[in-house]
Amino acid sequence: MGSTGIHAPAADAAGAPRTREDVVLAAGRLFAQRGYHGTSMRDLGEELGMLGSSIYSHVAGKNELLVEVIRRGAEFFNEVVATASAAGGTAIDELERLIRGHVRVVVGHIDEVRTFLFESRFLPEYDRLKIVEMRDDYEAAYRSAIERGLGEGSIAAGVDPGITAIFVLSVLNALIRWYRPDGGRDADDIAAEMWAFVANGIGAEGSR
Amino acid sequence: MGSTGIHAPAADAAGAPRTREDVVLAAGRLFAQRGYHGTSMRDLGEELGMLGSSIYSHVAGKNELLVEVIRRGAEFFNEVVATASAAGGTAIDELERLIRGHVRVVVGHIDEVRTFLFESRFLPEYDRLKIVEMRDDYEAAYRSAIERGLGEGSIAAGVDPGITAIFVLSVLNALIRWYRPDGGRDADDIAAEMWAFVANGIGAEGSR
DNA sequence: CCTACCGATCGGTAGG
DNA sequence: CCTACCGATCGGTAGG
Repeated sequence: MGSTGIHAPAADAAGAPRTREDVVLAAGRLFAQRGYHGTSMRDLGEELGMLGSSIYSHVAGKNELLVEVIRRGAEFFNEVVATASAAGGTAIDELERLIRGHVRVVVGHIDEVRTFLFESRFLPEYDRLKIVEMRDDYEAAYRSAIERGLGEGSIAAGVDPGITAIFVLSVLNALIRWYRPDGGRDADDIAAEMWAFVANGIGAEGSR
Repeated sequence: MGSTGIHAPAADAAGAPRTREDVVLAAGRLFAQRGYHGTSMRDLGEELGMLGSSIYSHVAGKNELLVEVIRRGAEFFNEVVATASAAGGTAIDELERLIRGHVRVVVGHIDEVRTFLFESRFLPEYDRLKIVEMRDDYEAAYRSAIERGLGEGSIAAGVDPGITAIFVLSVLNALIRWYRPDGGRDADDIAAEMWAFVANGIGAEGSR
């Protein structure tokens, strides 16, 4: 078989050894599909073509993998907020950018997002609290964009920014429940449909 | 200690032995909090004040508990659809009733609903498929109410019933993520706030 | 990355 | 519902 002998390290079809990156990506896939507690290190090894015990040469433990996968998910969302806020424009423009960015993250990094949304409760306390904070900040970005729109008059008076931010994020987050990569809609199509619904929900000017 | 001797069965503070009902309710609590794979039969025994092995005198296995908890969650939602559809009235009335009923189920049976929404993927294949069907029917109830509203002219022309049903259910289902029993809002308050958002989203007549 | 393990815990059973 | 177990699997380690 292999030219390096019986004890050659397992490797992928191209012969390259696995990296920490491979391990984290595979962990994201399995955590998203089977859940953190439903995935064993041996399962993960099988996914990578190696033994479960071999994974420990890439990471310190199973927990570290959960932290790393979720940290990546959180980072994608943080980047969206940073970009959308820095771009300027009206509150309505900002909201549209936030939504489009969010949908792109879900569509482009579904495993990390699924793990982020479903498995964060199994994080060690310290990391779990950081994620809770991050979610609060994320929600606050939506709330403050809505408040700005209220000030501009581009969002209907009487809209409650707090609860409305929650509702908008509800629509966005539920995407992981129904999105299918083969569904024929791309990220920006989905974002446009969501925006049509949300714009009416907040009485955005010119929405109907 | 107990008057029935050293080998008296464990019982609650009132001295009553546990029933199958107690076991299923406790399982719902733990599955909702720690997840199905994060809950051991010994954990569940501790919650009930008995040994893990004693649970097998009430149920055949851990899996049966998952099926039973989720079956109950599904039943609550099915009852809402049956009641809301049978009550007559306009499509708008029906939608309002569906939403109010849904929120009441989440608020009143949060453990079963959480388990239903987060742990269904761990169900045995047969039961999992039944739940998928049930969800499709549930979504169809929203879709057909929206279609009826379109026909009545009480919902804005141009609204897509399929995607809109998904968005409305997104707002409803996300309630399990943010609802806190001590939050000062009761079920009907929450339902009214959701309806205000959704009614605008679908351009319900008189919504703004 | 593999071999060869470890102690702990898992779902579950027999018998009372 | 408890006692006393069972085989299987878990996360993880030492050493190469």
